[in-house]
Amino acid sequence: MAVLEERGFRATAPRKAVARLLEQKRKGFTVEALSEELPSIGKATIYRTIKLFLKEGVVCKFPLMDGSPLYCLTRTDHRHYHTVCVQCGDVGEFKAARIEKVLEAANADIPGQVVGHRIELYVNCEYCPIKWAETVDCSSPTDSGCHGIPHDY
Amino acid sequence: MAVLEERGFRATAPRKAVARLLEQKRKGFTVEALSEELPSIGKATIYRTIKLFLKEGVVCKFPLMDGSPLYCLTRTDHRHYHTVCVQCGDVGEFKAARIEKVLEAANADIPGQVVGHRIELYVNCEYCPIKWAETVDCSSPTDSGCHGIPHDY
DNA sequence: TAACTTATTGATACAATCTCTCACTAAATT
DNA sequence: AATTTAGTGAGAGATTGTATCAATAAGTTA
Repeated sequence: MAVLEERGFRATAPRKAVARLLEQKRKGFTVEALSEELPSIGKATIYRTIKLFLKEGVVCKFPLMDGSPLYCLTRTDHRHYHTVCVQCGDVGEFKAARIEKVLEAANADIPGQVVGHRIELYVNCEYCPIKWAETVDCSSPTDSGCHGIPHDY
Repeated sequence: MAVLEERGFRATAPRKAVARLLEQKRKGFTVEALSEELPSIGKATIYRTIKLFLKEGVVCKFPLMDGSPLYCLTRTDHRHYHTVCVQCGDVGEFKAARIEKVLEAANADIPGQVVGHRIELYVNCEYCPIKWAETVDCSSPTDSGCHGIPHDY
């Protein structure tokens, strides 16, 4: 919230309510879920607030395996990536200096200029029963960037 | 098409029409765009056909920077990743054995088991005027997995 | 080939997710 | 206190699909 005020946004009741709710969340959440937890706040406002929080770096957004968006509270100030449990939605952050090195190298090989990238790891977290046996080096060659995921969508 | 018949799917007129159209496409496309190019085919059928093609590995699906889905014809049999030009939609394939090695290593550090991952590179291709000056190692720390992209959504 | 069985289609309704509009209210400013 | 501007809420609308279901086309069998 303080971050927002510094940047000229108003600390209104809805924004405070959303911020308070987010601080309690360990797991990823959808905007819809927030809206259900804050029924007194208009849905449009929830969407607007999350969009603002995203722009200001308060929350992170990333796609689940099926492409649907999930949000989570930003915990690190530095650049990071996410692991998401495909069962419980638990989100973890990790750094990957090595990956970034590789990407920078790849930049040299790729015609044109790399202006952004996306990396997500989908996991079966340690507290969830194992349901997805596949690992990073498994198979499906076609759904680029989402390997090891059944094509069920 | 042959692939589909081998697997017990029928080579119907709509499917052939979609396949023929796809073969001409170098760039990524949306299902909506296909539907506009094939107005005589019902929209539901286009969606079903693309879904089938995705499942059978004929096309690849991946998210654009803003999360919206893009499809492209699969060109390689092997596992690959995509570069997408953020201006013209041109799609390239690349392999990333080194990245995968790093991810496998990361697997050891991450609690739980990695069951899938997603990697995309967003580029300003060599034929498009440069509009996105930022590169792989630029800044925004929060929209995980989509670094270097302005938060405009 | 006719009859039969099953897959596929198209139209349309529905769903999920998010944005737009606009009158209204709350917050900051003077 | 009056004024200006940001933010809100309700609901319509946009986008991107999926579900339903009667009609049709494709394979299969006799």
